[in-house]
Amino acid sequence: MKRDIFQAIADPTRRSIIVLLASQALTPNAIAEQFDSTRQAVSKHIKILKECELLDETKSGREIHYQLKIDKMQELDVWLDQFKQLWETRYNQLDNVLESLKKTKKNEQ
Amino acid sequence: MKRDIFQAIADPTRRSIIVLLASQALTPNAIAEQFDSTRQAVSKHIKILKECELLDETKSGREIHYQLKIDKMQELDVWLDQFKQLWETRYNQLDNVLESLKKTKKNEQ
DNA sequence: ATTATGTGAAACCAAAAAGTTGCATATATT
DNA sequence: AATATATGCAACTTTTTGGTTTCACATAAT
Repeated sequence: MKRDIFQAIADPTRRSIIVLLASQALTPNAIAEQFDSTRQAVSKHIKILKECELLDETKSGREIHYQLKIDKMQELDVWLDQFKQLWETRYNQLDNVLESLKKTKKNEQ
Repeated sequence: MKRDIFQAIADPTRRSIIVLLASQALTPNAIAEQFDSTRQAVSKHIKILKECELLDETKSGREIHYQLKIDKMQELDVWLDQFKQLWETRYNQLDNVLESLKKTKKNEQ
């Protein structure tokens, strides 16, 4: 039952909803219209996204507008950081190799 | 059956394996030792990670050493980029607000 | 040659997830 | 007041997932 952002983005429909709500606030009905699945299926996805604290909600009358809490997406970025360091050093090493090659070539001239 | 990197990182054990293999190449047995679950359970996780093309493998005798394809993790980063832009503009807007406040304060002096 | 070790795969099971149907509630509209 | 609309929730079904057990196949050690 304990859900986190990694679970939230595991489902492709939820990823689409996330992207959709990143730039605009939409009602469940408006969201559901974008997909083939039923309103209730989408409603469940919304519930999950809410559990992960990924959504802001604004009520107005009987309508509810949901929008993505963009900040929450940074959690993913934080996790990714540990790899970023590694792939950057890799590219730096590649750079070094290229540099060496250049110099070697220069010396050959 | 079609798995992607989002599914790969959905499971906490797999995330641990990913982190583990980011900095070193390990055999399935060595990986399994790090967890409470059986070797076979870990083996299944490795299989999934392989399906997602997240692992490099090196055979030597009857041992296989797996290591993370760090580059593959960049796919996640690419997906995150679309949000990064949004949260950065948010912070810029916040910056602007702070700037305005400063100026207002200055004018009041 | 026999035994031990490292690995993968198939069969099975339990739990979780995703989806559907039907219902309940609240707010509009007429 | 009666009806329509927007939403959420609970019950149920099907599919997927994570795990275990068992087996098979290599390669290494004795």
